[in-house]
Amino acid sequence: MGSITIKDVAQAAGVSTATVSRVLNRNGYVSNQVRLHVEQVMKGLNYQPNVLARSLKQEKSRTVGIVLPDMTNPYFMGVARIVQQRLLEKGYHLIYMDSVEDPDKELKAIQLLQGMRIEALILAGTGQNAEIVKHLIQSGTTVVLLDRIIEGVHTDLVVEDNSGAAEEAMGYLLGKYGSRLGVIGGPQQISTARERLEGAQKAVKLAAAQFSETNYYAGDYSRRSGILACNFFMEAQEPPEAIFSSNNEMTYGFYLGMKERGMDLDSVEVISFGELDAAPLFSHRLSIIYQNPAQIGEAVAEITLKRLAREGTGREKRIFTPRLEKQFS
Amino acid sequence: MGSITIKDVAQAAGVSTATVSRVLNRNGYVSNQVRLHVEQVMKGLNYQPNVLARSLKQEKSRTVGIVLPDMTNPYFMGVARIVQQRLLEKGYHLIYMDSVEDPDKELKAIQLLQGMRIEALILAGTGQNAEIVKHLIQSGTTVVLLDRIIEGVHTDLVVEDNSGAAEEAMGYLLGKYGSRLGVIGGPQQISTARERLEGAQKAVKLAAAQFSETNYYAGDYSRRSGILACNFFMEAQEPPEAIFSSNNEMTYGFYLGMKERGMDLDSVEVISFGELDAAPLFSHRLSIIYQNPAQIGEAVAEITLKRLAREGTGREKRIFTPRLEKQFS
DNA sequence: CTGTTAGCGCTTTCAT
DNA sequence: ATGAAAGCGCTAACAG
Repeated sequence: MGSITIKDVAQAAGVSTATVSRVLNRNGYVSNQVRLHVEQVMKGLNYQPNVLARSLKQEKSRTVGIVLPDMTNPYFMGVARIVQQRLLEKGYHLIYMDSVEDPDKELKAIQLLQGMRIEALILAGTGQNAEIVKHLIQSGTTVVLLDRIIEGVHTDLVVEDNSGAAEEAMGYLLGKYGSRLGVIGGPQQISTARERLEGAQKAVKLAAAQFSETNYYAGDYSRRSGILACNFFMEAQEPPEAIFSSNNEMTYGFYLGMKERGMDLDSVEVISFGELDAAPLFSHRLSIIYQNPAQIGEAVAEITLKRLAREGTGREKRIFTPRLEKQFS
Repeated sequence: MGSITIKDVAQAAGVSTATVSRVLNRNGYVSNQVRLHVEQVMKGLNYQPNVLARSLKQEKSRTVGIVLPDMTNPYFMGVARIVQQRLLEKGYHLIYMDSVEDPDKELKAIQLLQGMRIEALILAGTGQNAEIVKHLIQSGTTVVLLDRIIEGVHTDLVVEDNSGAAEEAMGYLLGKYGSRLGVIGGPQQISTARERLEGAQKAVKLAAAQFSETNYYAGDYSRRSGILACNFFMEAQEPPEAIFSSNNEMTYGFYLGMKERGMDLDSVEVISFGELDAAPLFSHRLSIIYQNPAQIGEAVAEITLKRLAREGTGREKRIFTPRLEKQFS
């Protein structure tokens, strides 16, 4: 790599590397004349400071890592996009890693980031890697948990009121359909899935409804499991008239399932936790619990930057309330 | 950052840093006994080598940058996800940047990556930053252009036969509807938009159809412009009976527009260049030109790794053929 | 105001 | 087979 260095600039400008460094970082004293000249030279040589060397020297990388379970999910990318913007404004870089919901890959990703000496980790985790995360925190790295809690890890948090929103949605459905409805749950290692199920159960209890195994399908947040859920419910003695789905991918899968079975997409009322991009186009009976990724991204960025600036004062827990928008009443 | 270093390991193991480095990189000679012991100590201390220092020393970062115009677009993320996997397998990190289709942000992103001393750049560009890209190539950085060509930049390429697929689609529509159709074009700075329009025009010429300004709407690849296109066409004297849309976002916008106007979504036949996730669910008259992001990602990764391994032999140009799948005939 | 110098963590000759 | 030492590009005392 014939990259051009601070030395080249110094030589070309006829000054010392220290001076170049000073104009680069606009600290220390340097005469206006020299500054201008050096800046000229830097432009001319198309000089880009080597951030590796700088980070090494300063013992801070000005880099933040974010590990997401699914980078093709617009919800997570919506969050990440805002975070990146905000961090960039403050001179931090954001490194994305995709765990694909796989704890092993997640561990690898975190270790990688650790090696890159990230100053902060933003994690929407699988819930299975508490150990290394605790290690990270202990070693002084800022950790912000996003969307999902990890058992035993105590740190800053930006989450949603999953239970509350689920309860509201289920309450509504129960009032309308009694026990003639189905719930599609997510993987119980993931905190959001647990909480959404809890909320649903609370509503059931409150309504004193009769619920059995036939009312529940244990999915895994994947599209495929949404299709399977559809088959499960539709092949039952008395198929449900309404569905509560714990996440957007499963909702989509459920509709695909209906399509495959040749059903009218409006034959079942559905409430989905999490947005489906095209929702308004294909069903009049699909309601959405909106999560507002942009708002969450702002909160994550704000907390992360605050911590990085050492303005921390105890751990922070930010809980957002998703908004159920009923499509049908 | 109280990070633990090679020195700590050396001390704890009672050997020199050189020895630790040797076991780390499994090169040079080191007795099995010592190796095992050192490995023990590393585990015990939870040592993670500082990649910054390593990169600095070796003058290679083992890092690849990718700049995408829209990270919430599943097409690009589908490509990126594969690329990341393949690179990771070979020990390279992938740094994502989002230009949000903004040339200025794109420039900033590229400069940032340059500062990080990336060894390769994968770029789906706005088409406006030829200068810096040429600079990068000259300085020895591998550059692979993805999806979009940049005028004046000669390097490896992974693209699609935009013109051909557009021509096929338009040929089909023209045969069915003659001039009673509308074309939604993209921003003409972007090569894919130009090529798709070219293909469409070729088909028009071939069919000797009468086309005027009322048959064309100049969009910008955004959802919003799809809505505007819908308004434009539907308020015309004789609204078109079919639409060719140059990208997925605009297609989606067009449907949103129809919805807003209270139209039946099946009242117009549509062909969309690029996949709409939920397409099968909401229309029987929407056909898709599929782009196969996974396949493209594999190609990008393969070429990038080949170049990185200096197995290059002239520039490579890989053209994929998108597949038009007709929904209706 | 500017230059000299030490050293960040690591790899890599060169000795031994 | 192992250690000592130089140096990657940069910043930050410390001198002057």
